[in-house]
Amino acid sequence: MDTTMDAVQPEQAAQAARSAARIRQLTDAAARLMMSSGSQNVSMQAVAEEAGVSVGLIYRYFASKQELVKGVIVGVLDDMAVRVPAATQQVEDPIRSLASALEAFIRVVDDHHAGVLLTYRESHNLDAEGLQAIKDAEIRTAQPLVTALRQAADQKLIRPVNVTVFGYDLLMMAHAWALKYWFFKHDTTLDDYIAEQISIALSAALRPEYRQQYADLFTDPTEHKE
Amino acid sequence: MDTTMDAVQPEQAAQAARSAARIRQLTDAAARLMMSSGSQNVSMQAVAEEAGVSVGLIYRYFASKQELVKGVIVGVLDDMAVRVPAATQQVEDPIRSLASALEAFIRVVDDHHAGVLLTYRESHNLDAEGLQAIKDAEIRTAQPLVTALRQAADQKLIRPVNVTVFGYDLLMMAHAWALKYWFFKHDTTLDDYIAEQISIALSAALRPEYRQQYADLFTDPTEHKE
Amino acid sequence: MDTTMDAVQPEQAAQAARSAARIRQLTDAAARLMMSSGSQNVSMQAVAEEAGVSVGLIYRYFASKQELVKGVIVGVLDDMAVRVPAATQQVEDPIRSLASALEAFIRVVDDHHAGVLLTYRESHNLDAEGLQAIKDAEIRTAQPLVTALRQAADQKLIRPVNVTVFGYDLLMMAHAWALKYWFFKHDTTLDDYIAEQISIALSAALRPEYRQQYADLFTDPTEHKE
Amino acid sequence: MDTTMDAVQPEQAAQAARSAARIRQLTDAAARLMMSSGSQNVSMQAVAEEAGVSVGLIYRYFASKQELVKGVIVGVLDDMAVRVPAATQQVEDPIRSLASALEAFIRVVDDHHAGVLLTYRESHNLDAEGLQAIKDAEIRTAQPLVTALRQAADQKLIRPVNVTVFGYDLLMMAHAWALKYWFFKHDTTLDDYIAEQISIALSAALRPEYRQQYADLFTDPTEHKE
DNA sequence: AATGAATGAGTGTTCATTCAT
DNA sequence: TATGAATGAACACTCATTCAT
Repeated sequence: MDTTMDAVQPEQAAQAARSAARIRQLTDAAARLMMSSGSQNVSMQAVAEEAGVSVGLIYRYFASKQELVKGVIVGVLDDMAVRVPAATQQVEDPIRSLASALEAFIRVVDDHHAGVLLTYRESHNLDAEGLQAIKDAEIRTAQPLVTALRQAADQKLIRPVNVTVFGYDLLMMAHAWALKYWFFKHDTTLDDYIAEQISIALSAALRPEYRQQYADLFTDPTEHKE
Repeated sequence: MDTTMDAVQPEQAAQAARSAARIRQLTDAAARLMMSSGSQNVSMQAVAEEAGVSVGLIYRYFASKQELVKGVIVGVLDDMAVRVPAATQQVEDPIRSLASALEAFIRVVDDHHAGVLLTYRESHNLDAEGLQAIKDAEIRTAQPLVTALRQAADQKLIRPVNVTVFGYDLLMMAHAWALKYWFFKHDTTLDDYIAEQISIALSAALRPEYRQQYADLFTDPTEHKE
Repeated sequence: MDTTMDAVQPEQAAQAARSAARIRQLTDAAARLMMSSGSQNVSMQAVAEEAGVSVGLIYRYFASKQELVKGVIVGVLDDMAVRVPAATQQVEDPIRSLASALEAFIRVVDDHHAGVLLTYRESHNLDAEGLQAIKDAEIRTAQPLVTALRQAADQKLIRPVNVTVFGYDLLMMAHAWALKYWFFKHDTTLDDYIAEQISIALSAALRPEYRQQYADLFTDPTEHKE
Repeated sequence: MDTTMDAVQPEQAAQAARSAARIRQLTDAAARLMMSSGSQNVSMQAVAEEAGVSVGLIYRYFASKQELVKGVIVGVLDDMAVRVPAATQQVEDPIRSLASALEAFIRVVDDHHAGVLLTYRESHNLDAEGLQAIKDAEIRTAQPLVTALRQAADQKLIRPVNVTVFGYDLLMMAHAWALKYWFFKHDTTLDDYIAEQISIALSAALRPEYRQQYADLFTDPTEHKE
């Protein structure tokens, strides 16, 4: 009785917090299962058990299985959209910023290995709205790369280049670390991969006259290795 | 009388041909459905109906749904593994051969749009053997690119570069035309995309001293948007 | 308020009871159908309909059709393992106890006619564990007969005899009332059959010197057909 | 041409023989499979493969699967109906003939182990006519026992007994060697089993005054073993 | 807010049977 | 006779979703 009255606002906040925690608990459980099996092979019953709740409870937070899948994927992408920019804040020099952004992106992909695969595998099961949310989130993760590119272009450090296409090339380089990990894992370490891709990316973009200035960002400057 | 004897081989050949046609008919029907809905949302009943045969007949040619899915994906990749090399036969000059291979690859991806997406979406439902088959087929499609790169490197036309990594970057450029088509389709035509990627790829690899020689392979070097 | 706390155990008990009732409901329905058609000709759908529940619900209580079949058979045998001993409690004299046990056994077989046939027909579809459960249950039903035999042997009322083999002969006499009912039903009533078998069993076992003492357990010693 | 005309009769006979061989080939193949798996778990395709013929050919000789199953069971029973009497021909003395018949019966059951189980498991899948055929065949196998009993009764060697019931008891003794083999195999050899059952059967039937005369047919005459 | 028993449409798979060759 | 490709109805089993408690 007393609680109901003078604690309305705190109560609402607490409720929202509890609700968010539940949602996180559920998407985490779902993600854990979906990463090894694919969303279609994960039943709501299994998610409930993994999360330690009842089936019915999931439906209090997600209207359908599709919504739950969307929740999982959007969760992964949102996390990436936060962590990629965070990893590239303090660098001033646009070229070093670009290299830094690409490195950060690849490292985040490495952390989110399964999450990235998930987006490629499961998106198509979503409705139009969910699909759009995912596309938006992906574009957001590419922003730091594109921003660094634009700055470098503004300062005439790089050749004129289609920023959109090249930006997505860089994004694919990062995603490829997850998508083609089965191929690279045998003879390429994460650090090798990052160094090679930075080297390739800068080779493609940087004007030749600045090459010496950023020589440390290139692999193997004198002789080829293969 | 005589037919019974010397017609054994033709008979076997005819049977093999009929069998191959059936398999093609079935994987084609399955592919058509799976491309729009994802393999898990396509029932064997639906495939049977699409192919105009009975359910039981599918099981005469594919032991399980998983085998059918494998058949579809391997079919797509095999076709790519044939058509990409075919598109790069007659070119002598390694740089032009590289450009030609990349162009051909992107165009084949454009033709096989849905098939490429299928590979990324459905592979994980396969058993170890099937997965390996797909990986092998993919590596085969990358071969023409890698070969052209090696030749160019041998002739010192390009900078030293990790051929494996760069080769897969090119493969990803091609795949990206399918994977990120939702992004590019608004303001990039296929020809634009090809031109830009060739330009970017050669910028990354070609030694500066040869740039003039292959100026026609670069997009607008002097003036460009932005 | 108080209910929440001290009602935990009653709640569990109630659930167990409900569960047991469901299991009984399902095995009963299954038994009814299987007795006339054989387990393989009874579909889970048919069982569901007969029981008035949904297919899915059966799978909440039985992991597979095989488990359901096992449940039915074990149910029948367990009932027999209870009712045969119950029918022979109060008799002191080992010979009369033996006769009584055989009579009770045959009468229970008569009640469980279909159930006995089921055991012979369906056991082989079970896994090793289920098969063992059934064998154990059968051996348990034979116990009252064997016990009576041992007592009679201890008191030198019967000739030395292999108790195991003779015990199973008696069990087969009982089972035969179900197995060969098609043969006996034309000219033998249940009571005739019981009397004849008791007479035969005692003739085989009882020492001649005690024959007069149990004369009432023999059929017509002096005059009989043929 | 010439063959067609003057060889009509031999041709028909040859055809009949070929047909009988085919039927035997098919029921043998079916029996081999059904014994380990139960008729319902054996497909016509599997029978065809086991027999080394096509599915269609089976339908030229058996109108349906049910007919094939009937063919198998009747085949087994017919063989038994031939071999049991054959094993008891030359014995004159009715008591020894009875013992001999029971022994032969048990030995034939031992040979036809799987076949006997088959009759109990599969008969119920047959139509009325097939069921009758099986019952008739079974009754025929019991005949030698019943005949020996009648002769012994005529010569007053055995007590008055219901020949029908007792005859079937003996048949069940024999069948039990197959039906309850899982129970006996651990501590009873075939020869033990035969000796025990003969002893029990004669104890039940033989008049006490003739016991000495056939003492060799009883196990353990002086003291009990168990 | 939370449970979990219950539903029932939908799926992959099998197999008796047919029939063109 | 003999083949075996083709059929399609039937089945065991799953799982998203609901709802009484």
